Amino acid sequence: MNDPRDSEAAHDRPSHFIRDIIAADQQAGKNGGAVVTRFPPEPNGYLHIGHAKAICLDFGMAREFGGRCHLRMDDTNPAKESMEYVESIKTDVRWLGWDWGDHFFFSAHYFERMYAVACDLIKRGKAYVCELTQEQWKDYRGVPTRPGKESPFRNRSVEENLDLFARMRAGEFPDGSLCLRAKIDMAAPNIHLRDPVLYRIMREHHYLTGNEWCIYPMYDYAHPLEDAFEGITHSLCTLEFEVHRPLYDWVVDQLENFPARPRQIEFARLNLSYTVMSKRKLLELVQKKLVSGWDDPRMPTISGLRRRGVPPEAIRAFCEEIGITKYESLTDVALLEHCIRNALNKTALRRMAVLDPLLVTIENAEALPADIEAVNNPEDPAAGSRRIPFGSQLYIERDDFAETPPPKYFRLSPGKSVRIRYAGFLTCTGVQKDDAGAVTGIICRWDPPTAELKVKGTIHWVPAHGAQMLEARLYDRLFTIEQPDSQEGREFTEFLNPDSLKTVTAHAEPALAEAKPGEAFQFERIAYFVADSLDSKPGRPVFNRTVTLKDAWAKASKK
RNA sequence: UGCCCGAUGGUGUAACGGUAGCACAACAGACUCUGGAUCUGUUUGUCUAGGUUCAAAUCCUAGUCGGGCAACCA
Repeated sequence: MNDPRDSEAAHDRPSHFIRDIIAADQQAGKNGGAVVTRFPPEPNGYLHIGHAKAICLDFGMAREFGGRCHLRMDDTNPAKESMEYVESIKTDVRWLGWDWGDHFFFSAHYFERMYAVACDLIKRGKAYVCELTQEQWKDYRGVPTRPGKESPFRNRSVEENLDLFARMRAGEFPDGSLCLRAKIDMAAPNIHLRDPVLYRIMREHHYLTGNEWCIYPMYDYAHPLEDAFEGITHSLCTLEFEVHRPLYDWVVDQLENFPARPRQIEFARLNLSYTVMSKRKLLELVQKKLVSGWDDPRMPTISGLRRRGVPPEAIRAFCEEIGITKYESLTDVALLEHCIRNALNKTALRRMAVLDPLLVTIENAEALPADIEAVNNPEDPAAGSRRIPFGSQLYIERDDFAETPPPKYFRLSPGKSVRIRYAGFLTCTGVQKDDAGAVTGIICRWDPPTAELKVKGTIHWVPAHGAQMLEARLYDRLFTIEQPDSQEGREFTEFLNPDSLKTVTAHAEPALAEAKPGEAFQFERIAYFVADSLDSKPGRPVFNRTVTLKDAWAKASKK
């Protein structure tokens, strides 16, 4: 009951077709009312926000229907997979707030059982060893508009098939020379049913099974078996597997006596504006060093978002918000940003920091308080308060002073007053300039909070003496256009945003020196920031900008 | 052009034969010691054409548009 995900699930929310299907199946008593799902990533890359959608769906449905969700490494292609990815996947799923309990599996641990099923298929005349080369197979397979023709090896005897398959496993044949095919229908309009490959010969070291195997099962064969072995009831996957479903069902139909009859249901993957989502492109960004790594705060990876300061509950809320459909859509990153602000607004401690300083000298320095009290989070009284040292010299944001203010400018300008957060008022009485005429500082009169001057604006500040210097990494969108990877004839890397990272040294209130890595703050009136988990050190804090605050003035002044 | 899937405001979605609703975005206003948050309001939508029905976003047919499928990848 104390789990945040319960309250997330509790609020009124429209359903979606997958929830409807599962509810109906459960009500009808299918599989004894059990609901077992799985999240089956291939450990060949880092998880990203698109995976988060699948993770929240898989684990969310299981949770909602009193079932369980398995985490399974779909590692049937050792050429691309590694333990580094396995570990990152576990870390990310856990960080997102999900728990697979004891149900952590590897496809590779089923290799022996899968092999036995294949032998059984052969014995029943449903699979055969084919010697056609890949080149020849292109011709035999046919094209979508034209049926294929049967392989000359299709009607070998069971004994010969069994012998050949055993020798494939024993390593008697070179890579790619033979394969095991299902015997289904070469005239099927669905290409996936035209005698699909079940096993290929591939001498690759597998990160789990080492060199034990030189034949590996194909996804279309392995996946339904894994689901069946584990008693999965609802096998949720993305739309591109829709045409594979008849084959999935064919494989499942070959089995007997399994705890559940798994059902594959497809939904649309997530597309986010101003980002790329394919593993290949993310890998390219990393390998070409266009970002600092998989966990670069500009990456849509879970590790990138985490380092950026995005809280997991924001990602879960986002995944709930976008819904589940079979329609390929493009979700606006603004929705993600909204979910992030929404989560952080409630939890992030407020602090003050000045990114672009302008020195303020207070002319009536006689009666200044030594420090002032500031609340830590106006949205959360329990967050308490802190004291900030005060003094006769302050820094304010250069933007917060205008020598000739534009219309409706509520901040400081000569002769005008403004409130300074928690600390009374400033009235500008003088402007200091260099020889070139640039403003180098301003002189102000200070009035205590009790003065109750009529002002429309409040600005933030930090004391000039005792300010904590910190590195602020100002992250922005990685790309300049909504769909960087869908531009005809153009590389997505052409649309990288040259301003996606700007690093500045900020003056901050002393309390920020003690920020713990990963701790989130709102720098008032600027943005949410997080202490970088890798580079931030005591006494030398480094902060990543997670997301800016909404800025009505910036919007209005653009017009 | 063979097969499969889909189409609701700018965006993402709901409505399961009976008043097209919600969120984001945008805009306007209120409030505010964050030009944040909060609150109120406004604009904008059922791909097209037929059919079934008292009644269609919803069911049927055709079309249009979009996506997917021809790795020994997943």
